[in-house]
Amino acid sequence: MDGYDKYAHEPFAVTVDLAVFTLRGGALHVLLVERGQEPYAGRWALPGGFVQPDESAETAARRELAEETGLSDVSGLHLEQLRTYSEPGRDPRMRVVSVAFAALLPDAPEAHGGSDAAQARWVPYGTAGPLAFDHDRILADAHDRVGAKFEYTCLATAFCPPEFTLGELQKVYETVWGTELDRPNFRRKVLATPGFVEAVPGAARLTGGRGKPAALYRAGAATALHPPLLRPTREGRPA
Amino acid sequence: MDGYDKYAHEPFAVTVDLAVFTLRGGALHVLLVERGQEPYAGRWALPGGFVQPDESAETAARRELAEETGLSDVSGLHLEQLRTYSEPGRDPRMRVVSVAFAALLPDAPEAHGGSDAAQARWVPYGTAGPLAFDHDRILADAHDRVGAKFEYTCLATAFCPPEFTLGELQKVYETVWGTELDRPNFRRKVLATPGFVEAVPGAARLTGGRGKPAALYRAGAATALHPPLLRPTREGRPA
DNA sequence: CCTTTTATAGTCTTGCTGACTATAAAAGGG
DNA sequence: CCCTTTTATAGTCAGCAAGACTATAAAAGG
Repeated sequence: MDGYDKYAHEPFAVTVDLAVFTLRGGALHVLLVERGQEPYAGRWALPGGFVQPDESAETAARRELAEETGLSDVSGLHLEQLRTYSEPGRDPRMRVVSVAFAALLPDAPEAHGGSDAAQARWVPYGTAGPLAFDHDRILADAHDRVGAKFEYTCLATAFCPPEFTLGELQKVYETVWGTELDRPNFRRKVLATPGFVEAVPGAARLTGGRGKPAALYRAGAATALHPPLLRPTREGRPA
Repeated sequence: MDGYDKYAHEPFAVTVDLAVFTLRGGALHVLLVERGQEPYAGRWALPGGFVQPDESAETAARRELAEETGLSDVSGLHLEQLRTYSEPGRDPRMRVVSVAFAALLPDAPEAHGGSDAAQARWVPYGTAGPLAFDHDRILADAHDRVGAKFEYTCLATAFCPPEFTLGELQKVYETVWGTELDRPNFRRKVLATPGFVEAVPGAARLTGGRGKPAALYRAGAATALHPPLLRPTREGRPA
């Protein structure tokens, strides 16, 4: 990083783009905004915005997350830097380098009283047509990353409310991975991992469900999973 | 990414920083440059430079990699985006957002006929004092990432010459992880993973070594490891 | 020739996993 | 009120992979 004088620094704009996931009604949803102006007017896009001079990309991402979701407190939400997209032509207007983030919400309110002009809405994952810019790619990368992190981290609890049943946690895995899991084995595995979940002292939920009431659990202190909880049907080598 | 007019885009400089690793004499080395000017004059720093207007961060990183290593062909080398560092104060002169990359070289020549003013040199990992800027953090992140990817990818062969013995491959793992591995088990595991390595048709190296000549292998077609090759002594949960 | 060194083959036990069966405790419908 | 359905939870069993370990082969060095 010597030689600052040799190259004049070009006018780069730095933005953040957010892939915000949540589970609504047993289906994976993504937060999207509808573009009102060219380019890509009328197309869906990931929420995002410019990084301000006094903030880091992480700070900007969390600020945008609060603005777009309308949530007052986003400090506890999982927010993770994905990677940076910097292809020269990715925005036709100007040179924009975008730092992409993935965020996970337990369950999301529909309202979005964002100060931003664009209204953000929850859209079932995979149903929104081609997104604006390179956001299809960013969204796919985000989904891949989240799915992969489910295997070796406790990230799945970020989709759950503070107290949840093992059936709900399993549904989270099944929804994100798009596979079905064996219930007894899932249960055994989760409970065998220390710090993944911990039982809520004295409670069992009954009212809602149709079957036997399930015990309630909270997210534990662990953050990594050892050994990992691998996806099924991953035979051979995905070259 | 609406609202381009609302915020004037601030003068961000976008750079790439490279954590380039190689193995020299059984020890992990990093490519570093010594800074000649303030700030951090006389300190070691990661090689890097500005992203040009017509190139992506990946292109800039590969260009810098060629310049700093002096290698004529860097197209086959492993180069991977790590993450982006954007803290407002990370460069005291101006607002610099840096996209960090990690690169792996089989074995590196000492010469660095870089057109760059700064001479890059191979330094044993961990021996260079505090680096300039936030490069200590970047380097540590890069090392963590490489070590983690060794568990579930075939990345380790990127440190090896085109043909290598299983003993050499094991040494790569041991050097990067800083642990010792059981030789028969390592061998069994590697050979049991289809596509990880493939035997060179008719050859066994004899001249150099002291013991029984080892069979030669090439990197296979696989890129992922199923199941993963986990580091030993990772008991409990690294909370 | 014998020791050292490295490569390679094989054994054995332990533990996790996937597949499966069984029981418990609720709701719903006749 | 019984019986079916649904969901939760417990338990079983075979197979496989990993860690620890032993054994043999083939070179170099004295």
